[in-house]
Amino acid sequence: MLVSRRRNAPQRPSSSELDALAGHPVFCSEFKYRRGVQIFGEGEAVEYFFQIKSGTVRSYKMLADGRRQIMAFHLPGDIFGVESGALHRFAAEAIVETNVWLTARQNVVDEKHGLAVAANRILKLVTSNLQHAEIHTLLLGRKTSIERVAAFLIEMDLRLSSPDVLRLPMKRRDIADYLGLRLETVSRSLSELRDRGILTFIGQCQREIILLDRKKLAEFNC
Amino acid sequence: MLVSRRRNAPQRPSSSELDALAGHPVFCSEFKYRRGVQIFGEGEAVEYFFQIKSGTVRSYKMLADGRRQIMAFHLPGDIFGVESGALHRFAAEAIVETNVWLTARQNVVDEKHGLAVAANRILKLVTSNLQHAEIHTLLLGRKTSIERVAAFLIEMDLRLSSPDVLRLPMKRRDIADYLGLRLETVSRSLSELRDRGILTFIGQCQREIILLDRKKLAEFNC
DNA sequence: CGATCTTTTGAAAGAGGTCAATTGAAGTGG
DNA sequence: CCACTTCAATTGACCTCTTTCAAAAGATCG
Repeated sequence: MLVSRRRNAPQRPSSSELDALAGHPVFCSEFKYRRGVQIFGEGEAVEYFFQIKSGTVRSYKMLADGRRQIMAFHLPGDIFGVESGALHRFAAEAIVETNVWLTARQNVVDEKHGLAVAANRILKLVTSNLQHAEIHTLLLGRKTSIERVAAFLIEMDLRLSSPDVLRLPMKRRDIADYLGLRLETVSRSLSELRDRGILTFIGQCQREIILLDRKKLAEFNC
Repeated sequence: MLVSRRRNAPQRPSSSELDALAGHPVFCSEFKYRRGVQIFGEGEAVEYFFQIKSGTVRSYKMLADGRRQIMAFHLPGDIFGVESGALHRFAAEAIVETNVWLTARQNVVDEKHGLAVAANRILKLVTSNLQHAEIHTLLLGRKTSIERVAAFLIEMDLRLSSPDVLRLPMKRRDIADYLGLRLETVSRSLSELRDRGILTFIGQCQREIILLDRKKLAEFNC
């Protein structure tokens, strides 16, 4: 009797909300990506739309000299890789071993009628991506390091929908590239939140966090 | 014999690309906003869709303590205020005296059929907003101050489509809030670009810029 | 169990922010 | 139209937050 099966437990064995996106049942495959493997690259043609069955994916852009900005983390249940254009505007990689459902783009967007059939549902998806990007723009442009880390924890707490322990699938470097910081700064901010009694680390690795004081944490989320 | 009439000269006297957005001719009004006046606020209901006839608009989000992040500048020809949801996710203000065409939201989105009719065209618009937000995310997360200012000048050079003089309608404070910097830093970066021979100021105010070396400028645009 | 990767922490450096002064432009009212 | 005030932009000096560099401890993986 899990508290929330919303994201983690699909009701149907081998399909998903990709049907809902298309507006009709579509043929889906499943695929497993090992950790660190690229799923698609920036500028590549959009061939498939994905939904995460288990695991985590990062989508990111890179500058020529290697600076990386992670645009979003995709968690179980999330649909990603959906573009209204023909080319991916960023790359996507599995952070941990990740299982996805995928369906060919043309199953969703009718080549003859353009996006007409699914336009409404794709619009909803693109809109929620835009909303996320706008909130993140505010964070990157105007928040301090500790505010960024607090916002990240609150986002993950919400999206991982785990009642007690926050099990972060990504490493400090990923968090840093998401928040526009360096990994040392992320580590220092987490340590400060720990020292202030807002969170604590459990287990052997430092990726399992208990939020002791969500109220105090939320105060950083101006 | 203007070089580009694309943005500045509508072919029809009192309507605009808002027709194209709706997919059929819609009733448009014209309206004038004085400089500094708010056009709509964050969280307000979406009542109208706008196109800029002349002038410039900033859309922005604010934090509780007054920190502001400008998400975008809207220039003549740009459509803004279009949301697929019912509420504005940010505020919009006229930077200078601004004339707009506007049409009621329900002229474009059919209440009965949802967004169905215009979904495809709104999707294009939302997608291009998302693309802009993503590029800006990379800038805010990973670029230095001079790279940000260079990117801003290149964006304005492109969008203002002015062959020689770049007439910036916004002040340093606006540029700063767009680039995630302070106005003094923007000023210093511009001075450095001037000292490097990449640009020069003309006229009495410092908002008229000539780009002397677009190639060198582009080198900052990694 | 040794090698590699991840994270933390300290010390020093640096980029950008803050504060302040100055200059210049623009708007206002007599 | 001009004095006056206010607003905008630049520049300098100093400060702070974040980055950089380095070391060490801890975790993970063959």
